[in-house]
Amino acid sequence: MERLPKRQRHQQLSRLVEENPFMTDRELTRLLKVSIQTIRLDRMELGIPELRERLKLMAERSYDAVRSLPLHEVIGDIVDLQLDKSGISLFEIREEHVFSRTGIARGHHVFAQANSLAVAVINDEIALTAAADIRFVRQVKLGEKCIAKAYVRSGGRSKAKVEVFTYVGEEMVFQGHFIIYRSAGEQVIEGGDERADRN
Amino acid sequence: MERLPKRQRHQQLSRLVEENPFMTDRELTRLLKVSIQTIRLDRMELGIPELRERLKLMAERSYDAVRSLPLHEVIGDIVDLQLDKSGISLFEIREEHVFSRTGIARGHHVFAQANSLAVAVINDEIALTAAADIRFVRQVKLGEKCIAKAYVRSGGRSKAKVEVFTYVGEEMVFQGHFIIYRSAGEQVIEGGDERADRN
DNA sequence: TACTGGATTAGTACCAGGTGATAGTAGCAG
DNA sequence: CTGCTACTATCACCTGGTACTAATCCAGTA
Repeated sequence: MERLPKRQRHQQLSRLVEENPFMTDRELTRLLKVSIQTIRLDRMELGIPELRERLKLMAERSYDAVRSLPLHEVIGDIVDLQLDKSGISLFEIREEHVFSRTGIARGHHVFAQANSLAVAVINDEIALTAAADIRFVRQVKLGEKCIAKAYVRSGGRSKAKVEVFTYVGEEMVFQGHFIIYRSAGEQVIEGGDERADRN
Repeated sequence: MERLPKRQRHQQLSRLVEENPFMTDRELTRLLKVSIQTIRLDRMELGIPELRERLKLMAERSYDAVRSLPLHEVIGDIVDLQLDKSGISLFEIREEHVFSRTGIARGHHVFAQANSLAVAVINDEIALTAAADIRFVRQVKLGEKCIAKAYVRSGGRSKAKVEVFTYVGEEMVFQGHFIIYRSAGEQVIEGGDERADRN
């Protein structure tokens, strides 16, 4: 008896289901050339739920994702905000923010937190990022909690300078100088990001 | 006979299913106090598919989203790449990238495209953004296609300077100067974003 | 009054895509 | 020969439906 085929089949089965979670057991029998019972035993051993459960799980995950999307409007949770003065936001680096191979956060997420905060701290209907000068001081890794602090340095009528420093614990990981256009300055010609609601 | 209840029931049914797509017909009978046949006739009339079809649809949508996530590793499609010299990427502004109220792209998406490209153009195992100086020249709106062009300006052993210009048609919408750390320079101490695979 | 017709309910047959249990077969090892 | 693992087969049953037929209620109307 070939001992290998079983493990190989298990690997293949896992791979197939991962690649295409919409496959029924019957379709798998055709691909793996074993009986439907074997497929089911294999799924048991591997802890792979039945088609409907898989679809339900996916649906639930995407449903949760959709429901938590409002958080996406402002990246990070704003915990303190003194309009036109300063603000603080928290942002935890999760799976979806890191480069999977190394667990290092992708730069634009760190930037996004700072950018969102810089825009939020400006007391205007519409605020847009015009320019930024940023520095990634050190890597941020999976699971680390980023604390961004923003300070409004000068507030002209049409533009404001905002400095943002992001820390993990005591350590500074990012710093940025943002120039934010505000709607008070009549037409807004330039921009990248808008004001988000404060709630 | 109460004519209203039917229309009311249809409205309620639509609302209930929209709010919680995971409800079975049986659960709906309890809430709407009608027989299961009525629920099914109502679903027919309203064109609401059965539970499993709803879940399958949701799963498919989220699966498509997940499958386009590898694109998430590099934001934008890289259409041309000359390592250590230049690169071009395309990125279309879609619903999920804009501020819903105004249809203006959120800055960090435009930044992310440029950042991804700046990192991709560097010919190294690991490349991380160390610093950036960026300017949002004008707003980018829903549906616009951003063409980012990156040029490597100077390539020291441990860092490289990359300039990125993003256009919509002929018009420049973004420009950025990036300093990218490369792994050749021994330990990588700083960083924001990693190299993504080129495929 | 009886008749018509929409809304509702009831019941049946059938389906996909399974679970769970039980039994049987093939092939080799001790 | 016995025991073990791997695999297959079969059957009953489950959920959440579809598709169809038939009965019932109840109102308006000829």
